Amino acid sequence: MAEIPKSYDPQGVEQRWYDLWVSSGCFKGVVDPSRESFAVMIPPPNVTGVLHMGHLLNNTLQDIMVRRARQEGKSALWLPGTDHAGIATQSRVEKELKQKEGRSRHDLGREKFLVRASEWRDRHGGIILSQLRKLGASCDWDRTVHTLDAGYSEAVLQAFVTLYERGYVYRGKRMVNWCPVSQTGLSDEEVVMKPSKGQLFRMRYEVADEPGTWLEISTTRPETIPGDTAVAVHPDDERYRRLIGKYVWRPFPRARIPIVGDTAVDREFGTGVLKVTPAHDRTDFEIGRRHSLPVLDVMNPDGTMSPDAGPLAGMERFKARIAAAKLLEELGCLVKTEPYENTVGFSERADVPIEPRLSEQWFIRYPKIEEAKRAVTSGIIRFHPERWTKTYLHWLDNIQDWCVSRQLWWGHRIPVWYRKGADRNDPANRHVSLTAPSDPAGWEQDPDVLDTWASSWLWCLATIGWRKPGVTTPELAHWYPTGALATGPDIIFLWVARMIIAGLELHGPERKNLTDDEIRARVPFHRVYFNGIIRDKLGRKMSKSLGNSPEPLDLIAKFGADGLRFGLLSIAPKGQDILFDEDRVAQGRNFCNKLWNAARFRQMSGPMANNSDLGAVISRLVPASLDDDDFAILHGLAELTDSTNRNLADHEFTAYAQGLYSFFWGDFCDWYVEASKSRLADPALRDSCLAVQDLVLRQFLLMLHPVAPFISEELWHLLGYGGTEDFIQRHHTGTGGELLKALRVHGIKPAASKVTAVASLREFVASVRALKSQAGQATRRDAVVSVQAKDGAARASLESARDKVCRLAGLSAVEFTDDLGGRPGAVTPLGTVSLDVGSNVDIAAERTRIGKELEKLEKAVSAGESKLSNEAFVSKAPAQILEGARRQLEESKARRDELARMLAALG
RNA sequence: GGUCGCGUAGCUCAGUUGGUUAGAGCGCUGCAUUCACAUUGCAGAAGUCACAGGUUCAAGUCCUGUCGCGACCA
Repeated sequence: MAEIPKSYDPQGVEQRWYDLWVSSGCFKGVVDPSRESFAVMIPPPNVTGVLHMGHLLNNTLQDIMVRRARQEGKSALWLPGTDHAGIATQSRVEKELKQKEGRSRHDLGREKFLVRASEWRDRHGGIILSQLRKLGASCDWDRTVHTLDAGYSEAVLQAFVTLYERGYVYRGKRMVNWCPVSQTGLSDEEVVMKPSKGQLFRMRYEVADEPGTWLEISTTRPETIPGDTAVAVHPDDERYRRLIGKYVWRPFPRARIPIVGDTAVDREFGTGVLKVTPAHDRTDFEIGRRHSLPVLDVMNPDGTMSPDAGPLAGMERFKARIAAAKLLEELGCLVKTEPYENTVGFSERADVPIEPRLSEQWFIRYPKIEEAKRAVTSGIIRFHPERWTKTYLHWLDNIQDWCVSRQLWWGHRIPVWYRKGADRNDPANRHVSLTAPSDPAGWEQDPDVLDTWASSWLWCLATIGWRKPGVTTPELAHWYPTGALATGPDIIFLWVARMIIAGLELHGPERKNLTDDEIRARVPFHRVYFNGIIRDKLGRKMSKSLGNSPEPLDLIAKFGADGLRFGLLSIAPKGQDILFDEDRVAQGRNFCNKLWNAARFRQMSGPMANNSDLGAVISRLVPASLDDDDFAILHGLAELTDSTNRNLADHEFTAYAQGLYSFFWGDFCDWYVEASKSRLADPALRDSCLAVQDLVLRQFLLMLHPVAPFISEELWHLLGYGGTEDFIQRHHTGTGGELLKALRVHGIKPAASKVTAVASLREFVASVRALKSQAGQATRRDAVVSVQAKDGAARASLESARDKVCRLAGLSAVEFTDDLGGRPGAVTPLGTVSLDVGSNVDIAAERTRIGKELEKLEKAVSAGESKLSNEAFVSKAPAQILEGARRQLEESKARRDELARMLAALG
């Protein structure tokens, strides 16, 4: 075996193993019906995207699940891919086109533009997938899918056609969210509500039939005044009821518009009078419909004012707002202007306020809403943390039809052709199919494309071969439904809920209602893990403009992929936002280094022996030469095995990482290895002791592997647990019970009582160290203590562990006495211990120290006494608790008395 | 306005069916470097578990209310 360098250097190790894993086919998903399947589909990142902190965490979690599944012998698949990201990609390509050539996509034309966009994607896209390799992501790269791939596209269009045929798709003129920058409609889910500071304009309209009578109206959007076709008041509003049916003068362009009564008016808002602009507001549109008002569109698709806007025509919408206010003032219609804050919908992609706009769009009425709810409420799909269930159900309860058409070119073109010159809203004039009509000359295809989410909602299906309902593939049959989905709660509606709906409706033949068994077979996954959003140290969202987002690849280079993964995991409270702190990642790096050095110590402590499998290692243990520490660490190892199994199964990733950390660092390195040093010096005991280390390291590496794949693989081979090509992913720890059984068969029974004995000894050593530290003797190795042992057993225990204690506490001798007299010391579970400091006792300091501890114990004693003198407690508390309380009180009393005696003796 | 979450050491957070003296990491203070590891070790200081009620023999944990913070939906 090669000598292990002094500190862990991840760089070379990571690259070497990653290449070997890939070339050996470690990540390949193999359809093997004889094994349980476990698939994870990566949440497809935008093809234009680069790796950010959120991806690191999200993909680490997926990698953990998949690597774990491989260790468990499942036929695992982690399928990678990217999303074409309609708006994002198209606007970037358009921007580049504009900058480099000063041309727009219209100058280029659809065909050429799409070629450009594809080239752009091939050149810049998919960076993120290569970056994921640096993280150690064990994706089956041969199966990488892009949403615009031919097969995937076929699935997307087929889904649309199928839903059309089943009556869930319709076309209509509706109010949609319009993004003036991208110039496309958006779904409600792509609109982000933001509080915005603006102004509230209070203006007055003169009642036409009663000159001199004015109605005061409040608005935040005076630029839409030219589109007003009425004003509305609440029909029960005493102030205005008599005016309903009369007319007011719209100030510009001046026109008589009616006053209508409508219950949608909020009497409390402003003056209780509403200007009604049916073309530019959802509520107003509804009011307009109820009162048959004309719809006057005063805005162009690009956000400038249309010719119908009269004096505002041609202006940009926000300039028009200022101009409108000025105009009102000139006309004497402006009463006052006040600062106002309200929430405004912004386009998620372009980050500009959206305009409610009337346009022809395609909509999907969601199928299987009932089943989608039942899938989660019945536990067929489980959310972690569970509380997101409510959010999910609330959305389904208030679900709105989905506007799926986008006025873009980059995407899946809507598979609908219209008969030229005919009424498009008459289904007879439509051809809805994956293929063009047989007489193309008479038809024209819908120019729009589908919402990107209308392709990614098929992700779990179409990535493994779904092309139409009822037709399956070996991959689909094997891996669908997938094992788990890991994603952020921010896309619970955009993606998670829609995938569930898509699976329920499209995976299988058409059914009106589904049974629970059918739901179970059709859902895309059985578990969803929602990871938190990563924020900076101050709780702000990571963003490029704030410059508070560290470069992931730099972090990997600096701390190692394993360190980063471990660090991220240990700070990721489930479902809660995560405040990123580089110090935590450093902690992960440190942990890897600690592990590295523990392995290094093992190597330096003696020759390597047969580590080829668990049985070989166990057979090297010599039961007769094991001591309490061996039993305790083996017992702890078995417990860690069980808690690791449990935590991973429950998606308790933080607890998983913390369990590994405290066992390895606290129990194994700080105690076991240190304690075993004296035995390692004894040739008679050495080999068995090394075998224990080999056993612990082996099992520990197996448990660590999902979160720290590189270092675990490296050490797995360096320490001889697996030969060439015998990767750690092929092995598993089994359960703690199985480990204990294997030990028992070999004549070793790690009992819990040994753990208690070791704990007492650890406490004793800690007390001695504290006494030495207190006395300024911390560095001395020749200190001497006197012990008044609690009883014979305690004395025997200390005597048998004398070497160990001397080494760990830095003592040259432990002397036993029946009476410590008045010497100051510390009370431990094994007895009272006093440091021999000659005549240099700092009486005052000792008095303070002991006094303080005494005070604590007094409190504990009185609390215990009052508890035990409480009749109700004694009669009602379970025996175990009662017994515990009694024992604790006795211990507290004994310690208190001992300390009191000591204090008294100090004078 | 509605829903959900959070409030525990200076900071970030654990604390999973209520049960012994509430833990960790970081930070801070002191000590240690021919010892596997200074990416280290040892020790120490530091908490009215937001507040107020209630249920219970027993509450950080359950219930109600209040305050503060955050997210999502209107």
